[in-house]
Amino acid sequence: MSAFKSDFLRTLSERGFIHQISDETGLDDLLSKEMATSYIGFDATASSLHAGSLVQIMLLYWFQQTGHRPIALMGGGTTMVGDPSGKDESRQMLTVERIEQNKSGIKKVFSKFLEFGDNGNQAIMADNADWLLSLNYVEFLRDVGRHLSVNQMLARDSVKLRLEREQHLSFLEFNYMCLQAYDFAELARRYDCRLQMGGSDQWGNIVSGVDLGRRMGTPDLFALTTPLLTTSSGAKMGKTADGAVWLSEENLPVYDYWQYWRNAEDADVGRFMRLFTTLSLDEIARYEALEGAELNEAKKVLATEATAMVHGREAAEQAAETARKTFEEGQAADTLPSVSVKQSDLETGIGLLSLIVQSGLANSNGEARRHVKGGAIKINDAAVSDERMTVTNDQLNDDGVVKLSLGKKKHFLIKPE
RNA sequence: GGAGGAGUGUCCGAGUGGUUAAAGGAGACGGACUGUAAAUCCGUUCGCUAUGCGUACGCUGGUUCGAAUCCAGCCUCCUCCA
Repeated sequence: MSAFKSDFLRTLSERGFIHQISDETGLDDLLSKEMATSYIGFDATASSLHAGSLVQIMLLYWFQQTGHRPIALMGGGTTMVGDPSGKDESRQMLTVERIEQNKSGIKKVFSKFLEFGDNGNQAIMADNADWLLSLNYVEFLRDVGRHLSVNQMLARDSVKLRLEREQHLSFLEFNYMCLQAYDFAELARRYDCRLQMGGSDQWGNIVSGVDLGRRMGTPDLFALTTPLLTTSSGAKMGKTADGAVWLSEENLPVYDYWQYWRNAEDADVGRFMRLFTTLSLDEIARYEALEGAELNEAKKVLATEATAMVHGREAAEQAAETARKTFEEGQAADTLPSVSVKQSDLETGIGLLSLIVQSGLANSNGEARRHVKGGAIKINDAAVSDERMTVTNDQLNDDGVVKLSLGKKKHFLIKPE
């Protein structure tokens, strides 16, 4: 790896963000010489972003931190077509209102990392619906279509493979590439955006954009991709039992977000610290050198730092404190997630099973029953074996709550109201 | 339009008339061991007012004592030909 002149590329390469760059020297020159603009495209299919997009977000973060202007491009237009490469049901098209909702949710997440505005290197939120929807087929063919090389698209591995295997490849799917390439060219024209970044699976699309730009007469464009991120045991980032690890508090409590990072695998700690926190490399090296159980300290730091990036320092510290009380002192920290129940119900007694379901620890009474049978349920840290027991005022502890646990890690407080 | 193939539980995938809530695997959850880790081992994995009942093998009907399995029609997907 060559030594980069620009702060941005140097930071990225030190922290392990770089997979491929189209023209290292050219890009390095550009970035060290002037303020540049760069973008990453995001789906507008969900109301928030999850940890799987975090690498990309960090890319934009560092871009802005090193003095450049990031653009977060919402795929409002492409979302309306539906993504064909996820060949199963995910092809759903969303309504305009839904997309708008999603966009505002996503923007909220971005604003934690980026400073938006119209001046200097303040970030821009763009939406490809702005240019894609008004596109006229004939004009598109005339202005853009003639620059797109079918030969080149056919040469792409993803396409070539399909053709060789004589698998179906729809025209829509084929055009998807064109639209993505066009996005880049359009952003280059509108904002003088010179760099597109993305996951390594986006390489082909990005390079198509670079190519299209050249043919359409934009200044040189660049591509940069990040490695595909998995945990050390090969699982996809940002997925857990309960689904995605969302970056917004509405979708995932801060405490759970903290827990996600706290439970990282040993082998991932250093890598994650470099990617998802802003700790200095020296510091990270120190934590990484810890061995065995001591590594847990590093995991706590990772969790708190990573959480602070998204939810703010204060919320992160609180999550750390809640975890400390819960796990290290075995107390019921009053900041644990909680469910409220009616005081009157507590007087008559609430069935244990329904309580478990209410708190979301199980999806059905049957599942709750199985948990009890399996010895997973604890009330106030005492194992419960009778699935028909009821919870009443008698179980309230000194703080006036009941602590309900599933396994060692999931705890809920039952609060009377 | 023609020919052929496929649609099974969260996913993959077996099952071609009978005790099949459906083999096996993955994933997930719980337990043991640990360090809130990984690996390993064990258990669980449709719902319910539960030794019973209800739903379930693309959809709708039919044959049969009995169907995921047979028949008919329909829908969807894939491949090839036009």
